[in-house]
Amino acid sequence: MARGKDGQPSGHVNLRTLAEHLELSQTTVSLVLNNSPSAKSIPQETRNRVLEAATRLNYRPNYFARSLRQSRSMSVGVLAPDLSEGYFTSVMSGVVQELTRAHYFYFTACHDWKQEHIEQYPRMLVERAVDGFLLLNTPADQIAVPVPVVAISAHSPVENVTNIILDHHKAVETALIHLYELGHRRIAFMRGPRAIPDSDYRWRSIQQVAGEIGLRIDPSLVIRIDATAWSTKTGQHPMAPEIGYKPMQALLERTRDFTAIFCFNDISAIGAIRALRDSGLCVPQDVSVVGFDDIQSAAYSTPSLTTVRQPLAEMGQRGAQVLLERIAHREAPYPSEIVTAPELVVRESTCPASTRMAN
Amino acid sequence: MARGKDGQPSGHVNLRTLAEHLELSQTTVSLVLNNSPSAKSIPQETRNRVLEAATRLNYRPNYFARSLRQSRSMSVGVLAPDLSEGYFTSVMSGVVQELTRAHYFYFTACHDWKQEHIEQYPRMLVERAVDGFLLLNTPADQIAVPVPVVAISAHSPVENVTNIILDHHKAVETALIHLYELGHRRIAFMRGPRAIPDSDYRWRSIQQVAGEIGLRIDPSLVIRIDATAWSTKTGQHPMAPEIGYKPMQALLERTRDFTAIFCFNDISAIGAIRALRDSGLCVPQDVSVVGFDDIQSAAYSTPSLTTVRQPLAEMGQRGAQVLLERIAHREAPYPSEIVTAPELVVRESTCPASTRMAN
DNA sequence: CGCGCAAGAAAAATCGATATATTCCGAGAT
DNA sequence: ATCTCGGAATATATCGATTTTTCTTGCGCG
Repeated sequence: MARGKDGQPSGHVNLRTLAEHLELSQTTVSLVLNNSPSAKSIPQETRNRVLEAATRLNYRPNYFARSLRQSRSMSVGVLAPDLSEGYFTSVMSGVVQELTRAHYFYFTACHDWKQEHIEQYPRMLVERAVDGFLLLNTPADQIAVPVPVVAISAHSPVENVTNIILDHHKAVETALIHLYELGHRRIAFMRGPRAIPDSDYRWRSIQQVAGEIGLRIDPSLVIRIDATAWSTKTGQHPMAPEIGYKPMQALLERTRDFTAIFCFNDISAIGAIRALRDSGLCVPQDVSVVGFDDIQSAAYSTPSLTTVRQPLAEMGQRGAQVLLERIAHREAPYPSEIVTAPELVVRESTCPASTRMAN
Repeated sequence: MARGKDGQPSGHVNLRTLAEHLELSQTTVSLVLNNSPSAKSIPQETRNRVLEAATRLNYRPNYFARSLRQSRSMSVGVLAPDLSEGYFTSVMSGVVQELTRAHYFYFTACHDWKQEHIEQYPRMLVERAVDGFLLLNTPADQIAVPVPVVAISAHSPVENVTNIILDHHKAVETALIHLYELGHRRIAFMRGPRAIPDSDYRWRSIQQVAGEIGLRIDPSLVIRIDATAWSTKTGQHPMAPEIGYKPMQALLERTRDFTAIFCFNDISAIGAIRALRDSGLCVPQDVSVVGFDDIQSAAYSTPSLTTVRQPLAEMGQRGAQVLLERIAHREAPYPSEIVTAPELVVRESTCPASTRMAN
């Protein structure tokens, strides 16, 4: 059955080669391989011949030619501040799972909070014809692209963007009630850097919840992570515990009249703990510390962190799902917001407030 | 000067549109825009007209069409075990720097040490026509691709692969001499998982250096990170401190007759410290701990880690440089190995050996 | 007997750029 | 007067798939 000129896998097999080998037209071969509906009329025997030859000659359709024709790339762009531990890694574990399932790959671009990059990378990726964008922890308002966008942990009610967010009210509530029930009344707060979308949103939730449970927020106990600290320094890891160390240290120089602190995230909480330790205070005996995110090292730092777990992997997964869905059905309606639920993880860094320095 | 049918940016501008608008041929326009050498003869005035129109109409060459013709994608594939903290993140910071400079993007693929993925992803990425591969901490021997490969921290003297490696002899030497000079004689060793290329290589260096400085390695003090522990568990972060916790705990159940341990990396060292703490031992007073890599959290864990710093960002940068160079000059000779220098970072997790339990 | 129809396949157009070959024209050489 | 050469550009082939259109051929049926 095998024709004469067999066994010459010379060079690369493309559709033409394959068709010639089969003594069929490219059209027929293409229709069969794509299992196209307009190939109904092709008899099974021919199909089998085609499929068999394709696998035997190890035919691989050319990605560019195919994409050029279909104008889709089977890849998405991921825009994130950095490749930091915890946030990026956790979210991406969920994202990758979905993308892989759909035979999608992704380009990563880190903007390091530089305005030019935030503008430039989306454009460059659009030129690479990504089918959609996934924004991690990055404001979506400035990003205007002709493809679907899903923003994880942004809060931008923007056309074309689906926001995957945490229920911040609940998150803050569970953390503050935990501290309140442990007897803490003088609680310090470490706000996130201005650039991060969650920062303000979280802070508003804190103010709201504090009001609801009757907790007074002393403005002098509110500190803030300095965004510029790491954006300027080169070669430095963008989101290191250092960012929590500095402001904690500054607070301690002013006052020690507080029994707990609620940090913006786990990384900064780890830095804060170190600052507390360095100034002779014990965690949690003197000061209870609550983090946010529940990254891997939260469980393994000393003391292990009580923290509000964000279901980051799940958020990534849901985000990717929605994005792929939107890519597949460009005209269909889509959710503008998906809310996920937090969970308090109690570990070693919190304990009942000592009365020693209570007001 | 503007022709009649102006001001219709209808649809997308491609080369044909642009050429028609300029009343020139596509060829001419293309030659000018690419500043091709065979366009020497085109007068400056024409060039200016073309360039001006291109910017004004915001012409963007189609990525697929261009890539199809030139058969190169301006992107590389990065193959790594996972998106773990520390290793991946650090290496990539160097990689990204170089790639960005050259207008390259990258696809990331995590194989999670699954054999099928290690075989599959390179193929899939080749189909996406990546111009080259960067392997992180992944053996290169099984990867057969028709494009240049640079392996970071692999040790595969394989055709087509450039290895970027650490001077392990020196790395081990500096660590062991540090411990030796602190008076440690009974030193435990935590070997890396079998899958990681560095593991065996490092171990051989340890044996060699131990011989050179006259240190006896007690086989009963040698433990090993269990590779299968995390490859099977789903949803678990692949390289968590847990991997160091378990074997340390197992060792402690057998014996406490050692004053120091040299861990495979910082992550496992952090886990080991926790196991030591949990069994009532103090670090470094009872047991000194040395890590490897110097990841970010090494400095911020408690106690901060004494560790051998790998210049990971630099390795990534050099790797990317070489890869881009090899892509640009496919036929030129290339280095098969580039060795980088380690550096010992002494922090809190090591101190002089107590004589309490010396042999 | 010829018409319409469908099965089965092929030819040709298309996607948008780049590479190669070709034309046209006028100046200078033979 | 012919030939060559180079400037200034154009026409055409090519990359490799997908999509649309077109062409046979056999067969049932009026």
